[in-house]
Amino acid sequence: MYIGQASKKSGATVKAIRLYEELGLLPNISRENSYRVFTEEDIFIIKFIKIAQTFDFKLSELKDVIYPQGNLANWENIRRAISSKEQKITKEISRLQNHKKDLDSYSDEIKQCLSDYSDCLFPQVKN
Amino acid sequence: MYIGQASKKSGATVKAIRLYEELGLLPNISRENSYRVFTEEDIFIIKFIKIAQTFDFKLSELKDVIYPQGNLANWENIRRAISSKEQKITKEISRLQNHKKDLDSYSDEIKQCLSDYSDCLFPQVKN
DNA sequence: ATAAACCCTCCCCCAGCGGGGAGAGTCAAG
DNA sequence: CTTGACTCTCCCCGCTGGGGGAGGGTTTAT
Repeated sequence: MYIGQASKKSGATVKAIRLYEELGLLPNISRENSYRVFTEEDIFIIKFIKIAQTFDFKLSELKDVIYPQGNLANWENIRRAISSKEQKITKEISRLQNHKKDLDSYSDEIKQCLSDYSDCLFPQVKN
Repeated sequence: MYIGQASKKSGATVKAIRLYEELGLLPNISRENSYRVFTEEDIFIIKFIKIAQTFDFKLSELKDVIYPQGNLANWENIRRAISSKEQKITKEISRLQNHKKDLDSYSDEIKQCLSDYSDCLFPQVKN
């Protein structure tokens, strides 16, 4: 099947699919008269890419996920990639939670400022 | 003071400061022979920008935070901006937590696959 | 008088993920 | 034979936050 068909079946745009190939995420695309030819496996991979993107995998990360040693990943590879991604997400969550705390205490400081100075302008006070 | 001095006092690079001015975050910079002249208020604003960036405020957001109606923000404005940002952070946290759950269950599916098929390759199974 | 130390504008570069469109090739049907 | 539907490559555009450097102006000290 050609790229338009692949686009419909996978849900990715033609532009996106060409980008995936350029980035090495679809290494097995053959050509017929310069037209890219896609197999069902390619469609599966494209769908996988789209799902992985919703989990904030970057395309550049996905190359190592899908082809860990140059060959198509097995499920154990995928599982490891998932747990590594989960660790990153956990770190990001705690980073954001710390931000919330800091913002809270900053907001409290400002509340204090408001009650003390009533109309203190922005740069004059906090020095 | 000129931009080099402002850079040292604020901790922002010269490049960054020029960008802030270009984006309208430092509207009151005057010139002496084409040299930008900075006041202490400008230094304060630059420091504020750097702090806000650590909380994932974008520069484009900061324009509305620092100059809500074209004038320098007062603390009440800042407080509102903070609580709005906190809501966004809260949403982002729950988005990430959902991702973690989904990744967990996906990982469990794969574990199941592994025990059933032992060496199932990536695209053949999950269809 | 000249060198050092500043400053200016302007342009190109990066990541990340494509969108939009030009100009050209290919293919099937009418 | 031509038209329409596909496809190709290639280049420029956006966003965000600058970095790097060219080429040029200014001031200050020696």
